[in-house]
Amino acid sequence: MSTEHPAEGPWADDAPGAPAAQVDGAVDRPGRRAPSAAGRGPERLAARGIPEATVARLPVYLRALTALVERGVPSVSSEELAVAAGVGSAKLRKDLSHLGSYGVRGVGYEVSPLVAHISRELGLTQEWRVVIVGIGNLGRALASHGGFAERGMCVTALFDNDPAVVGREVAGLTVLPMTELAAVVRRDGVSIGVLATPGPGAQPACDHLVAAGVTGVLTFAPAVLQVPEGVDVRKVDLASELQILAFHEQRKSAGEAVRAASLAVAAPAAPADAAAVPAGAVAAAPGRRAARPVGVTR
Amino acid sequence: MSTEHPAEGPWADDAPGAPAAQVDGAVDRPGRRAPSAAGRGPERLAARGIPEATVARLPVYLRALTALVERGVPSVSSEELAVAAGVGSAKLRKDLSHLGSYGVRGVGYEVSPLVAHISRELGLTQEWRVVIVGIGNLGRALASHGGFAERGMCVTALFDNDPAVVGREVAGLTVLPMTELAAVVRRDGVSIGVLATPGPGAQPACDHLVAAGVTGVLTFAPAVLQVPEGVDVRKVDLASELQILAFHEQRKSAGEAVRAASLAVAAPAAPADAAAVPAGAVAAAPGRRAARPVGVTR
DNA sequence: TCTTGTGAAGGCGTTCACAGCC
DNA sequence: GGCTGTGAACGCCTTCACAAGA
Repeated sequence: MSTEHPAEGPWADDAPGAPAAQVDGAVDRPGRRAPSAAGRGPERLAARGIPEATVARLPVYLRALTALVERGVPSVSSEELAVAAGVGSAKLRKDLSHLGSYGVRGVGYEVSPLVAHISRELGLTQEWRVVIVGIGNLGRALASHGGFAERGMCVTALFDNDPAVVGREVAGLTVLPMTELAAVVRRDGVSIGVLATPGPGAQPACDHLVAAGVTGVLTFAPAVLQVPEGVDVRKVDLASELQILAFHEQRKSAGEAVRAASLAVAAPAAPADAAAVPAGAVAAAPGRRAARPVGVTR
Repeated sequence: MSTEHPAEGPWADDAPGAPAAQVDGAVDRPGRRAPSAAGRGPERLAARGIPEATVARLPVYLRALTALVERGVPSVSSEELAVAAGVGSAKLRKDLSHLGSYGVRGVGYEVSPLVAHISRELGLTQEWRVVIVGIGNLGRALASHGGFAERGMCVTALFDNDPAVVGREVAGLTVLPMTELAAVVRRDGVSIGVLATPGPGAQPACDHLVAAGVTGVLTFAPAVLQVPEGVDVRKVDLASELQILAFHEQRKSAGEAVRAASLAVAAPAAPADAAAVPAGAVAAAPGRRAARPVGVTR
């Protein structure tokens, strides 16, 4: 039971005032880029307006570039970098073009300057301090996760409302009670919080974060969060990811079934005992054991 | 054939050599829905062709509906369900329309039938068995994660290539060596695998999964995976998520800075000691906490 | 000659608004 | 009267293809 925090218990302490605002849905397009404030103030080059889709890929480019730096590669063509990042070269060029021109026609992009530029664009010239709320299995794993630090994110403090967890040491940090949240956020200048609480505790915990001053939230809780305008929420729902994969697996199986059926018609009498045959006949057999689409070929 | 993975050392061996197959990019649109096979075979109702964006939201709708079932609600309007799921009602209706008509004009949707239908569509009429490869912090957390089971996903086995980890018990399962992977996948009819290895070990581990027959992969490794056609890959990159939030935070700060500057001009000398102000005044306090914004300024 | 940067075209997804049906 | 289902408009993103430029 260690897992579940006392469902409601303390997590409920929340509601510091206003019953928050509208649903955000920031995940899909957190960028309600200033609707018309596009050409506001004394903007400089590249009009401040990088498409959200591009922003979401910058971290990927940055990682690929970092790898190149380590290998000592001085420059890359859009084609090479695109492959390294797993995207098409046209898309990559278009993305980079939104950051301004950092490439040289006929040559490619110089790695170092590009790394610096993307880092700056992402705001990684500074280390971002992050707090994690909800120190259950996932929270602990995130706290211990190496890989944040090397990418500019520093986990500063851990919080939980379960007295049994508070005080314990995780990844070198002592788990603090939620009552300390605001103080820590203020002291360390934290603006990003990670929610790893069970679903029911997410909203209260989120309200707590927001009240403390956090304006960027990454949540793993399977719950819809209501946050005031100005707060970005990105959601990662592990079970949903698997269900989406299941949908596609099911499809493949169905396709197999159809194909199998066709074959059966073409060459009947073949007892579907699927011996060595691609056990994938899956769908053929009423749901039996899921999907084993063979297809993987090559 | 790709089949053979050199007996990698622990997860390290990486193998920067062979430029395997093509990049997938499945994450963005795993649905290369049969390009033109749209109206192929003897399709039934709703032409088999649910938009990927819709598929990605079905799990969310399902969760919201499940909650309604538990509350004993018999039916909902698109507006109510939309709010519960955190989307717009028009979008919800359009999404559901892709599944066929399960609503009653003038009334709304009956919860139970809708739950059943979405479940069927997602392939959740069966339990999907999943294996996790890479039992480090994250792998353990995922293995122990309650919440998969209740949403149709059953973690069947855990694998790792580190002798120090193999044999240990996690979440009631004994961690197995990679050599057992193929056998388990076949025996249990596993078609979905979760990759929680460090970045460098991801590709070999992925190849291993694919060779064993897995055709759906959810990876947490910050690496581009090459998989053969027919294999879906969904990627969750934790650090990237935080970096994307950082980008937006930086923006807000920049905006603040600009505004602050304006104010400074308008009413200088005002020490921004943001006293008792509603802790939530977040956006109000110029720079202060929020991640040392100012400096970064473009 | 080779690769970037980009206008233009094409797709996909969202949103609107209302016809259709309860 | 009320709400769903959907055609049509709209906008974002991707892809194409080529002019610009080292």
